[in-house]
Amino acid sequence: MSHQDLQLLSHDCGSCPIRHRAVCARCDADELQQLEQIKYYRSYQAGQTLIWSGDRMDFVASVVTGIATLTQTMEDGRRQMVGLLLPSDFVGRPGRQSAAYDVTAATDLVMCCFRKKPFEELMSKTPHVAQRLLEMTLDELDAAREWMLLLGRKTAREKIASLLSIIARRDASLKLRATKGVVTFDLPLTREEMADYLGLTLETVSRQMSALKRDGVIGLEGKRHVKVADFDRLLEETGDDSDGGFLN
Amino acid sequence: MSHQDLQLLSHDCGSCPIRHRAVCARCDADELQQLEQIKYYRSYQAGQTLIWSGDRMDFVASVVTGIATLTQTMEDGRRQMVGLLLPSDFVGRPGRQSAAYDVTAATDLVMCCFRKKPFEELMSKTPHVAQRLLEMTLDELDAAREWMLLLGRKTAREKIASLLSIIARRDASLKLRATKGVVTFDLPLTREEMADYLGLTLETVSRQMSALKRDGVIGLEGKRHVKVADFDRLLEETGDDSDGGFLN
DNA sequence: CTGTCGCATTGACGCAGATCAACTGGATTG
DNA sequence: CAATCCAGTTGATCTGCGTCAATGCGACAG
Repeated sequence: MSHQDLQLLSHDCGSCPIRHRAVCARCDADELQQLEQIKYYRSYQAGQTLIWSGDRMDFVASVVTGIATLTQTMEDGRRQMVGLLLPSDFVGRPGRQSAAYDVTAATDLVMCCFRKKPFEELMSKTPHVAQRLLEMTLDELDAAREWMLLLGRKTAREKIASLLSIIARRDASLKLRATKGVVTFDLPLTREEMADYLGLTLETVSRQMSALKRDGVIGLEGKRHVKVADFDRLLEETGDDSDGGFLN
Repeated sequence: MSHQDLQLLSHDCGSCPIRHRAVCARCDADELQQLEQIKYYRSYQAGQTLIWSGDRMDFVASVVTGIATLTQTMEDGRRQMVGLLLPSDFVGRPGRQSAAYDVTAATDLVMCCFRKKPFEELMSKTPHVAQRLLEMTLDELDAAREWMLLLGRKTAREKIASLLSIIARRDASLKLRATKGVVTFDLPLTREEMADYLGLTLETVSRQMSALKRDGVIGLEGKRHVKVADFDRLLEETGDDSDGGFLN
């Protein structure tokens, strides 16, 4: 997962704007041409597991539309989400044989895949792709470390508020600027998936959602549609430093 | 943090073997020559904070000897360790202006630093360095995700056992092979640092250490010296899949 | 309209780990 | 050889979240 401005997504440079931004924002025409030749699209249904941990991987890919999750499972069934992939995010690891995590479609999903072997060859010939990938991986590492703070030290309420603000930010960042802190969005995750993200049980997630609603921090219409009347108020509940420079 | 075989450390290729492995295991003579010109060493005392979150960073670096930690702190003082840097690990992020975390010396520490500007130039000219860095960053991301499972889903006892096995692996992996599962090592962290690593309090760490000792899983001589008579037994306590292919 | 299926909510209760506090033991200092 | 300090240990108590179980509610089928 990366903290990148969604506005960039509108920068269309071909039939698959997202893919280009993801792997070769700085690529020249020749490099784009080569990528064009090794790509193909795949689509999946919500709930489907595309890749099992340990699977041999012969491609890398980038999310075009929809949301996917990375999860790890212990022998006794305890599960922890370790990645949330939104459009433009990258999946797969050049130089690795097999997948390290289960990848599951949380919503209907379209991926743009690249055959791994030629992709790796392209990478070793041009510094652009490797550099872009490094940048994206560093973004993911930052997100993972923020996530570790959440898992290790935040209360259930703070965890929920943090997750809501993360989703609001990525899902509705444009709207957010335009509306001075009023945002509405649909949760792309079930309560159970939220629990796996946050290291909680689904019951605790449900209770804290109700509590935030009761306290007027969020509004709920149906189970999934969330309305945040005052985004700053939500941020106060996350336990993070005030607004982290997002709105300023 | 990376899961790399410590044996490689003994591969000496110059005055600073670790540095070479860290950033340019595949570099040619010319590239090495350039690295040589932009490097300098710095040493720090145990307990010293080398870098504060938000500091402007004009170098990247690699740990030569000693141990450093990356930590995040919330306004009210809650702290979470998000990185543990052992010899050969890399610090700093090409392309970023400022540090995202506090970096603190857990033991006396020697770092090999590279001035950032010329390092970035070298990176953009040669694919080797960027690729090597990508590989290391992917290793760190894997470690971070393993760590997330630990923080989100493991019990206190499993957390302690996991940390001990991680340290034993990196600190004593050579000995481990030679001695069929019997290892002794010194903890490089205080109980409080262990707690910050594991998302626990120092009291809980202490209690669980005592419990593992009482149950014969580990032996303790003094506060810091740990003896593991049966490494497989320790691994069973971690909650992970049996041995994760380490000894096989 | 009624049954049922999958998510979500809510309540009652228990426990792992946090909190608060007293104590130990080794190292350092005057 | 006290006096102090600091890391660690251990005990008593509290509490936030997990566990187990019942109930609600919209969607969809017959």
